[in-house]
Amino acid sequence: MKPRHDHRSEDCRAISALLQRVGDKWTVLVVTTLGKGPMRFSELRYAIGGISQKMLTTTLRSLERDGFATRTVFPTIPPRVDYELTNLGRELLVPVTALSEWARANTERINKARARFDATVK
Amino acid sequence: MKPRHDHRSEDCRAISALLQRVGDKWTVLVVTTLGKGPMRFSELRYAIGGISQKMLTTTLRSLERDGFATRTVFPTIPPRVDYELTNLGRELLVPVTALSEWARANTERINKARARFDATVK
DNA sequence: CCGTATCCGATGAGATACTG
DNA sequence: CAGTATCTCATCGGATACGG
Repeated sequence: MKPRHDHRSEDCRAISALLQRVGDKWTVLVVTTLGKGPMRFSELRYAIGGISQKMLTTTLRSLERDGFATRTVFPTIPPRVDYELTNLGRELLVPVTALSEWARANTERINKARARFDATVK
Repeated sequence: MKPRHDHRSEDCRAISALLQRVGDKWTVLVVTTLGKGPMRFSELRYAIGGISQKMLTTTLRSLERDGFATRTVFPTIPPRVDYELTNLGRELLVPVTALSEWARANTERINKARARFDATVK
């Protein structure tokens, strides 16, 4: 039987899941950086700056798992690994970019609201 | 003087921050629910379903702090507290809805990619 | 160069119990 | 009814060290 808080809630949860997925600390940064073109591990690390090796590896694995990026190993010495967005990854970039634009346009308003709130509430 | 479309990682970090902000477990669910109209605490809790009292309070405080929602107390007995989206909150809903649509349209592709990855990598 | 393993502190989130 | 206070457990993310 259908619970009374029905239909929409299901969809919202799926959306929440995606937002949590792309809302972790590094995913957006990595995806937008890869959006400029294929890049190898060390280039990515340098381009992003401040990300640990562990988190870059973890983030890239997740992207690969979800079909947002591909991983190509060149068995040379020293080894070289290239990462590239898939079509799905590039499509993801579209709504994410929309949100980005919103963020850029509105961070100031949010910061002001926070300052106001923090000032009045102790 | 904002001639170019600048993809500095500073901007990306601000975007990451917003995504983490709205990417927590309950924010999107609460905001989209409030998008249907003002609602009191207990209505929200029931409408969402599965959220603990603590997390609903916490989430609503954050929304209030960031200027996405307002909180109105009616000093009756028993007390009644209404929550409502601000203009900023309703504006946020626009890009979030875009991402929602993308999520709905593509969860299947993501799930398939995951299944493939998990099958080959184990 | 790229990736893994381990340890550790910080944060997230649920359960429960209590107050005005 | 709405909110606070603890307690507890899981997960996140950084630092460091090691391996192919």
